[in-house]
Amino acid sequence: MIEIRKREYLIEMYNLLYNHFGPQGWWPAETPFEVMVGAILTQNTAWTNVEKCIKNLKEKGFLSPKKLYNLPTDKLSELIRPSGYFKIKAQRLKEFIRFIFKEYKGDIDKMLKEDGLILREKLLGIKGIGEETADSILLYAANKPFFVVDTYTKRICSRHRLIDGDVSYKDLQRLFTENLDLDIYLYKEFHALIVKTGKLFCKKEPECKDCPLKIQKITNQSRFFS
DNA sequence: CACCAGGCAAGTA
DNA sequence: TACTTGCATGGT
Repeated sequence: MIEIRKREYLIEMYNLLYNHFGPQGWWPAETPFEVMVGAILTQNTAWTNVEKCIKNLKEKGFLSPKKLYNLPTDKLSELIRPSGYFKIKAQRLKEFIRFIFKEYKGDIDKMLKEDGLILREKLLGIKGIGEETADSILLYAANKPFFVVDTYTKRICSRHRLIDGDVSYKDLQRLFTENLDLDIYLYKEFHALIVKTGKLFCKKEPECKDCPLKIQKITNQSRFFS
């Protein structure tokens, strides 16, 4: 009963966002490997900063597993400096690249064919890859149905009283996966749309004035689910 | 000047 | 388990 209301609420959120912003076409990258690199670089960092790094790597011809494998960590860190945390992110990228060679001989296609749940566990075993980064790689690079949740997702769902403010990643993710159809296109667009409206309207101050999810727009009677 | 951005790991209690 | 801190550049 309660779950059905949440389901309808989530679907209504998606429709409002999709109708307002249109399809986002995430992830913004040319190849699955570029998605993976971007997923690590964008950790707690504005995407505009990551774009500079991707551009650097492309221009210097380093955006491939083999080239990065042979690039010293301190050289790599200079190329990704604009993303912030550049020393630690250079290490994380190198860890990730070593993993690709160890498990798949450096072959991205082989990695993408791995079973989703198994790949997720392996990714989480890499130092520097947490749940959000793993799920971003799984969904947007490997095309597997893992819903990505981030700080915007938590903030918006909390504001809308869909969750308590202190739920775990897993519980927040479950809100979506248990209430939405297993639809990869939907997963990709929904997360991207949440980030889109989150950036624009869901700052720390509840400044939701022009947000398409303006609370009274969605519901007049079922704001509370328990 | 302060504050934030498409997190994560390590240390502490 | 749950909380705190370091990591760091670039935009508003």
